[in-house]
Amino acid sequence: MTPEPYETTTSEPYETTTPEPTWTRTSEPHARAAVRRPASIKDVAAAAGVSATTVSHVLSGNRPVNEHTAARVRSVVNRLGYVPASLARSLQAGSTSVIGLLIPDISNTFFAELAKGAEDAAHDLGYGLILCNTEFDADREDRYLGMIRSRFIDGMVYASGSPPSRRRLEALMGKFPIALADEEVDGLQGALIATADHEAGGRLVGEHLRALGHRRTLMLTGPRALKSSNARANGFVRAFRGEVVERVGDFKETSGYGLVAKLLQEGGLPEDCTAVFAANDLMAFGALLALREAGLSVPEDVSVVGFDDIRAASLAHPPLTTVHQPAYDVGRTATAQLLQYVTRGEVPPASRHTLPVELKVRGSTAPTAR
Amino acid sequence: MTPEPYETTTSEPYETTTPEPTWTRTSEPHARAAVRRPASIKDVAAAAGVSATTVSHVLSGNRPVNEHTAARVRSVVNRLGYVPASLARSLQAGSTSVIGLLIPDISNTFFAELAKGAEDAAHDLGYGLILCNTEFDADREDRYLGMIRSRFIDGMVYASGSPPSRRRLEALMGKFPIALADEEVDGLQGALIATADHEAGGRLVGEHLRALGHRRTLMLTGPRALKSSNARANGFVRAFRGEVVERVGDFKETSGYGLVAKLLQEGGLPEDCTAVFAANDLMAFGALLALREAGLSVPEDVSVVGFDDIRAASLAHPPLTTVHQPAYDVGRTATAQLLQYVTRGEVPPASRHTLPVELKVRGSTAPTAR
DNA sequence: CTAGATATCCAAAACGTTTTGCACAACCAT
DNA sequence: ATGGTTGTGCAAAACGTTTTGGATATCTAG
Repeated sequence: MTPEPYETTTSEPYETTTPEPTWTRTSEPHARAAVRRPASIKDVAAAAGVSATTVSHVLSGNRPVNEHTAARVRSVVNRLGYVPASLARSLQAGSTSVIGLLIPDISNTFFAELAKGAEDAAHDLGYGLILCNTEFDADREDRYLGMIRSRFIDGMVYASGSPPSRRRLEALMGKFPIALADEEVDGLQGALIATADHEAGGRLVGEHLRALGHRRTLMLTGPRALKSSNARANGFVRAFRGEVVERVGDFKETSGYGLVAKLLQEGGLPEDCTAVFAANDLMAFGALLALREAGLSVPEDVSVVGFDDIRAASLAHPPLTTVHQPAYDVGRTATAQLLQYVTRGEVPPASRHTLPVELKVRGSTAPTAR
Repeated sequence: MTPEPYETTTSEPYETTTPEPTWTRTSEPHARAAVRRPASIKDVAAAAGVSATTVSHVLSGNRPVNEHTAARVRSVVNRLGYVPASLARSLQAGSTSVIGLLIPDISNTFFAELAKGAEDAAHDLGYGLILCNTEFDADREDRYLGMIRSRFIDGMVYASGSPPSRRRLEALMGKFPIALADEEVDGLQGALIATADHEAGGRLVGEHLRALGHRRTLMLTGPRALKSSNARANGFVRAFRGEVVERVGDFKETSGYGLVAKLLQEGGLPEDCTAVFAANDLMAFGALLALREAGLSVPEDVSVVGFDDIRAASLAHPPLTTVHQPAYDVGRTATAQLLQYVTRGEVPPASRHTLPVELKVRGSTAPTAR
């Protein structure tokens, strides 16, 4: 599916060249043998005629140093281009000022936005962020979780996009700082959590469709095991107060297309549904495509609603009515929570944040015909 | 611009709760005072009645160890849940197995794809990837470059999206492993570089428009200082062999909109251009919008071509004809290059890769009317 | 029986910081 | 004079690994 019924032209194959190297390990003009080791604090100390302790104090300001000596040290630092090895510093300090962000797919705009929020929050506090892209692969996830066990990162923002294995997560959360983003885990008390208000999102859609006169809706849900997906469905069903036919998808465009196409082949949407609510935008796009291929027009014949408000939603044709998730804020909040705990050693006063969502009414929904 | 002429409904304001914490620093049931320090190699050694050296050898396999002792050590390792501190290991090894990826905006799908490629390449070799999102902010970029000077990362994939300051980069590249992605730097010899074939992309567009009968095109370029942008323009001009009116934009949707809207207000596209070629998709979207607002239809009145093939391109209305950039491959290749140098200490045989692009002909281009 | 090889393990050094306790001098107030 | 403070700087320990050069015991071949 997602047919590309157009031509495609490819440029010439690979070009590839090898000019003379700028840097190599051995090309020191006149000192070929000795690989120049970066200056250490001892080198600085020796050159300045003081102890390493003093250099450290000058640089950190941790203890007062005679201004005259300090100036001398600073000049040597500049001359040698000394930069403290953060690795050694971290080892001594017992923390690295780096955290991880575990997500399934950075090329999904939702997670990209989330990552941006996380990166901003981390950067604000001088923390680095390691991108742990799992591709929904459990082994890969495990390898990344290993980073926290080996204490290379001070904490982890966990947004796996799949139902997190409760047991594994609990074992880790007991020992290491972990914040959950976008997906809750049932019964995990006191965890640091930031999610969008999925239930409210579903509710808004339910109210919207009801107000437009719809009474029968086909709902394409995400995987059953995902709390967020269930929350969307529950909120919707409660607010819609009409007939809801559910089909379980997997959040991918293909599944939205497949589910709808299958129903249409079997003789139209069940029970004459006049609307389709997909639990995310990708599935909504798939549904849109299937409907169009069957000759149905949106929103005249069928209204379609998505969830997420990814960038393509407003550009699609027709522009997709959808629920805007505060992906950036989810990432930012979860990360800020985590860092508050990591840096200050305290559980933040409010450790569970449910961020507000917005219904974006665009062109893919309309009042029912009758 | 990017008007949202629709209503918007927001869910209830913030919900926020504080349940009982699962993990705190002080809640060890019966050992409140002692914060449990993670087991070190010495603890394992002591518990197993061997030296730390032996433990290290058992775990690394670096030297043979009596199978009986080894078994005993391994059992202690499991019992104590010992995981080597990678920080100490890195300090000793002199490298961290982490690299940085410097990009301007992770929420831009092009860079998200690039990041995905970079992450994959890094993960393949057991490397971690630190996300350095600069938001086009020079200070922020500098802070991230500091990570490489402090040797916290072993190298950097540099895709700043803005004309890199040649001087600063040269200073760094002389001393640290850096690979350039997506954007070349003039006259930097022997650098590790992976870019898309921007020139070929421009050429393909030029040939395409020419074949459709167009003879006058409005070209919206990116910033003049960007080699990639110039290459696109050059390739286009050479292949198109017609009149090309250039306007300089900044790769943002607003600039595409603004430039076109202004021209239309002033009395139509200059010289009766029948096509618009924007140097990236976002500007093309802006142009699309401006044209639509002016009552012109695409592609009947004007053909529009973009560059990048971001996800929204195929979903837009009409689907955008554009040049597909191998963002994933650019990220992956640049990273692989970098790691080849970092891990093996050798400059790769081909250090400059120009990756092929594809013209995706979709619905936004058509033959000229006459 | 002995010289060399092999198997097994350990002690110490090294990686590059920060932190802590102390030494020494100079100064002040009694 | 005396005791206390302040200013200044250093030595040593600690962070947790890996690596290297032996040491000791056991085995093998002549």
